[in-house]
Amino acid sequence: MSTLAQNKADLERASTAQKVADMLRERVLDGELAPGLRLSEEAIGGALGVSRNTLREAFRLLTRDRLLVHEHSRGVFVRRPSGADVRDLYAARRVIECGSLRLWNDVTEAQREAVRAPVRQAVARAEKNDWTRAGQANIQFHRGIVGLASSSRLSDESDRLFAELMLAFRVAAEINDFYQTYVPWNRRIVELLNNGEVAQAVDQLSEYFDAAEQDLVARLEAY
Amino acid sequence: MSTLAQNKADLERASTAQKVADMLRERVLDGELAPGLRLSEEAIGGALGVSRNTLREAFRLLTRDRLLVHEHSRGVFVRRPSGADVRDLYAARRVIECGSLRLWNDVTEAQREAVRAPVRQAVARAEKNDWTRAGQANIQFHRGIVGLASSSRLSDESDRLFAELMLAFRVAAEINDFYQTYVPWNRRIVELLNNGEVAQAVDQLSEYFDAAEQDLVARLEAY
DNA sequence: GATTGTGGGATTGTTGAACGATTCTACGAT
DNA sequence: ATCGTAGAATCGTTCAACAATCCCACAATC
Repeated sequence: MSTLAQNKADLERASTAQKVADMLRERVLDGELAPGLRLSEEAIGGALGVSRNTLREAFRLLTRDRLLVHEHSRGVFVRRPSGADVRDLYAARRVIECGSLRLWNDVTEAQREAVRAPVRQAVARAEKNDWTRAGQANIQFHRGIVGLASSSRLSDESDRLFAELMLAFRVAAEINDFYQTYVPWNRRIVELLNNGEVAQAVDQLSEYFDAAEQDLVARLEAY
Repeated sequence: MSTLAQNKADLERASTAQKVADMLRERVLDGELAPGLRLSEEAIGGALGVSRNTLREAFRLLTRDRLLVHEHSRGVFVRRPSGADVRDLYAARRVIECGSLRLWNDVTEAQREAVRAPVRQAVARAEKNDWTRAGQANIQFHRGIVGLASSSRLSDESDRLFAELMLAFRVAAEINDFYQTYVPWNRRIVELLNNGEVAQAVDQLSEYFDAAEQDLVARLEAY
């Protein structure tokens, strides 16, 4: 059964535009294509061996995810989040994640475990100074929180918010010490949840957002 | 000053693909293009006098807004929300709108008025049996609620959710008596807010969502 | 009779070239 | 130093073509 689902996923993996978009998404997220960079249709299309029209379709897909911005007759650029963007981003996360977390007592055990497990991982990885993977686990933690709401639309939008935030980290440089500060925070949130103190966990999460937003905005606006 | 902003908006109104997308969006939302309908590239492109490539770009834009669904090598179709979609939709709205409403005491007076005013309008229009426009005011009420969060990303995503919900109404037929039921509900929510009983207003809103979801899902799954 | 091939026809996916429109750049005029 | 302008580069859009894929009807098989 599970193999069937696997095959289906493979089959649907068609569309050159989609594949090109996936490739570019990776390059953008790991910083190979820096924020602010202009993506020339001719240059990239030539390098990847796809036609301009197909490439433009790929650009549209990434524009939808807010990784690229399109300026008319000027081309597409890798998004470069501003301080205002970050504030907007955290305002959205505050509502979505705090609201989702409040549902803690109404969801399945599997959903709750999807919040706890990433924190255990993050702690373990942090102890090994593996900050890159600790950061990934941190994102899984927040994905787990949004998952409590049981809405794929909300989860998808959150993924876009996370990706955009990654870009902001990139601009602000130093991703590592960023996560370093907040891993223990997440741990405390899970502890509160396990003790049934949901409201307090929500407060903690909210404070986490306050601190993270302030920190990131400050770095961004310092140029 | 305001004319400058106006001019800028006009200037940015370029891109044929964008204009085509806007035109199609209208047709979809007012039901002229019924949910489930397949949109032939050749037929529509010919009728609108744009090339296939440009039309495909417009399709991508509407796919992003979830008004159309794209099936590989099969074409694009007007989205036809299922019962599961509606549940997903309301799960997202519950989190977003209840979370936003909780911010009532922390926002500007202008933001609060953007919640109150549409309800007054809806009541007035309902008294004149103008259900179409009462429904529009109802949407403004919910847009106002999301606006309390001060996040354009959240507001944009909510607009997409609203548009998708309009399609669901279309499938379930009968939009009018739908709004008819819930106008008084909104009025009560605003009353509670004005009395400073924010928590109770949030509860009311949540119950509204329960009822609306149940009603809509029932109609959809009855085919 | 229901299921399983097997065509042909229609539609989408992708490419390549072309040309007007817009933006950018660099040079020169005031 | 500011402004204006010509030319180059790039984008926006169209068109035509062909391969890949899907759909439908018809025949073959059990």
